[in-house]
Amino acid sequence: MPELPEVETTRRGIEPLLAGKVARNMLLRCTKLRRPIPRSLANVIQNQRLQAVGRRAKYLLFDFDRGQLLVHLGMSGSLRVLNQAKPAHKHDHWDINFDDNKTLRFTDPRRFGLTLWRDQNDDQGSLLDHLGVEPLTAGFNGQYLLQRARCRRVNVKSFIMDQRIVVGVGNIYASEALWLAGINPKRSAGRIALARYEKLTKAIKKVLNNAIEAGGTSLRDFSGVDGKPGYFQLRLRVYDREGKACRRCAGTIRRIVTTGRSTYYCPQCQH
DNA sequence: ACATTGACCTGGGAGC
DNA sequence: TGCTCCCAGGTCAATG
Repeated sequence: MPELPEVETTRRGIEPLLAGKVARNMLLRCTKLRRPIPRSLANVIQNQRLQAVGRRAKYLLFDFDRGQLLVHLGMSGSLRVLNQAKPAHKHDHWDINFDDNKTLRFTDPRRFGLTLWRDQNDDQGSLLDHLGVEPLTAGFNGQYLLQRARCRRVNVKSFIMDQRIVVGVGNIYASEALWLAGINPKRSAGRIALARYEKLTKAIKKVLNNAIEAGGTSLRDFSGVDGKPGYFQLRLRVYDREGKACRRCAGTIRRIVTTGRSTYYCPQCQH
């Protein structure tokens, strides 16, 4: 579910509520995520202060006194801040209870998410090591994409969803950005010129920034930390609009499958 | 090195 | 109502 805007929305929701508070205890209801959560995590985290909440790619990084909790929301994960008395539901896999009666609760029906602890003894940073550039930084520009795309025959949509190239762009925002840039998602990455890559990087930044501003996209599972949905789904131009009119030309939006994922585009104005 | 495919899970909606 | 099938916002390992 969550791409960069949803993860960033989550981060911005949590930080002001919980930064500076002390984790009093952790309740693990289900440890079977993409990797098993060690039962010892509950003891490790006890009485540590949460100093800051960061983000790298689609990972949330919770900085505690003696290490970092790394959380990935997978396809269907979400985090909420609640009062501790709130009863848990079926897919609420863990709670971290803080001072002031506040709980950080992780929910993930499909269990593709990830929760792991890193510190000096146990650095699982390799997960983050191979990640590409952050899309909302100056280093992400037309030159960068052009250089990384040299000789690449993969279609440009898969290319911009490749987290080793640029992070945070998932299936929804890839289609949206390619539409904005007027680029056909089936085009080979290596056959796009600099000017169009400049347009594409600007389109990606614009789509992601607009989605963050709207609190993310809520099609099914996603909601913000307060449980309220984002509203960027109202501003989607192509995603999930098969058969509908293009918002820019007289064309009709098509759905195709590229590298196993649904892809939406307008054949008339994307080349 | 690169491109493609399937596996991991559960739930919701469409169609019969 | 209930069954089957297909689909879903992500990653990772295995295959040519």
